[in-house]
Amino acid sequence: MDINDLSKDLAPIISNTMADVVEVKLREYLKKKSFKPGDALPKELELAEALGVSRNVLREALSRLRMLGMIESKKKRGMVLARPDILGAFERVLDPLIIDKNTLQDIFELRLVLEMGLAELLYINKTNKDIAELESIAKKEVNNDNSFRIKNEIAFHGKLYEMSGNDTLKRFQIMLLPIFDYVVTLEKKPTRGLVDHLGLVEILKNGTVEDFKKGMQAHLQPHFDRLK
Amino acid sequence: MDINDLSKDLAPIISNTMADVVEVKLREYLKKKSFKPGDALPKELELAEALGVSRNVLREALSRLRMLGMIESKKKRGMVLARPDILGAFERVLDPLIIDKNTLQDIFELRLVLEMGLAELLYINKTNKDIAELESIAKKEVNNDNSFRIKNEIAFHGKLYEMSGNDTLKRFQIMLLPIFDYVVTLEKKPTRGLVDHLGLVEILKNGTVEDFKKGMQAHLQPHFDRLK
DNA sequence: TTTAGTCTTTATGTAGTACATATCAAATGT
DNA sequence: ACATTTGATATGTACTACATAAAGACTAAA
Repeated sequence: MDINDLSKDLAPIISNTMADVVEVKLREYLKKKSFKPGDALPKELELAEALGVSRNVLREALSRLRMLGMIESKKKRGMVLARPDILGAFERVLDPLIIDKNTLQDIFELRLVLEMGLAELLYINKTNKDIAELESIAKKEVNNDNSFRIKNEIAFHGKLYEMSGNDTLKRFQIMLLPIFDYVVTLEKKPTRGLVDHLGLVEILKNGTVEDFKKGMQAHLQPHFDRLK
Repeated sequence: MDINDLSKDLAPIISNTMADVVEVKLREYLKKKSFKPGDALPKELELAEALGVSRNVLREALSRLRMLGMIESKKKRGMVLARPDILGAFERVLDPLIIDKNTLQDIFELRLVLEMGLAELLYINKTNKDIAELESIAKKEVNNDNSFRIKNEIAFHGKLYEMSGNDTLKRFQIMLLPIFDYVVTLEKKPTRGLVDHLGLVEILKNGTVEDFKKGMQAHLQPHFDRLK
């Protein structure tokens, strides 16, 4: 058993700081008291005293919750519980350069999975106006330089997510773009599936959900091939 | 024009605190200097002085990055850049009770999309051992009380994600469970698709990817019906 | 009575000091 | 050469002081 196996079994002891503990306690507190957005929280000094920590430590924990959008605070009004932006936190750590290779690959696959599964939502929500826009994007991309082609590629797939009518999904996709981009550029050879964008538009116009799934599968095939 | 229109046009002024600014600046700094995991950061006092803020403010910002796992710090060694847990941040704000209805719905749909798109990965990575385990899960669920049925439902779909061979995806799914659960229980009537779990297992054994996609679609159909 | 303006109070935001604690590194002793 | 002690140092925690903004009360003018 080499050192690597060992370090997997024996996770390093992470000395929890007070701020870590307080953060958890606060979250538990909010949950237990079933606070709703808009509800006022006790004052900093009260919380600090109740928890038996300095206002300093408490504020470090509060700062974390504030970053996540869980609480908002104004000068005299005090603090109130807010609706966190669930993707905001995610966004902050999504830098291809500091994510390890395995996770990058996982996220790449995640996006492929999303694209493949999008069909149902798409067929539920698509409108003729959407399809027209999508078509105009697809038509622009023929015979252009590479950097423009990539922009257009993003625009096309982005439009697809937008057509799903799911804002969270759309934002999620935008956040994942840098990762996707990074992984794709890692593997030099420009991949081209058997079905291109115009083909997909055509299916959206006249084909069934099943047709579209097959089309998308063919479109992404080169990526899947690489996974095997 | 009533008050509501007004509040849409005029977003409330959010007074950025120093900690907010410093957080951004630190993130930019790490990016610009292209720090890699393991690299040491300057001392707190140096950073505070360079940024022109008190150590207090700086530590609030650092506390945020520490929460996200971007940095780690030990007593005398100083701080080092670390690999953030990309899902850790997400996990912290994923509470069905504080997420607004629209976003809940979005996430519910997101999970449906994932399940639908899973087929390709599944067929790339599935093993006979996996399928056997999946089958044993599916077989357990006949003739049991409701709470057990739900646990088994989770186990089955969880196993599917596990079979994708994508750890991030698997973790992501586990995190999304409470949301999915919450939305499903909101809509009382127990949904039953035309294809049950044993049916899906059967397809995995002998059917094609296409068959499985159709099967999963039929399995989830009740959920999709509700979206329309 | 209503409106405008001022003052007081108060909770958060920021700064600074002091000390505790853990740990590295050098000095010391065996 | 090895074990022990000691000092230096960076983070962790506590406390104090003041700045700032905003709510609420109070006052004066229309």
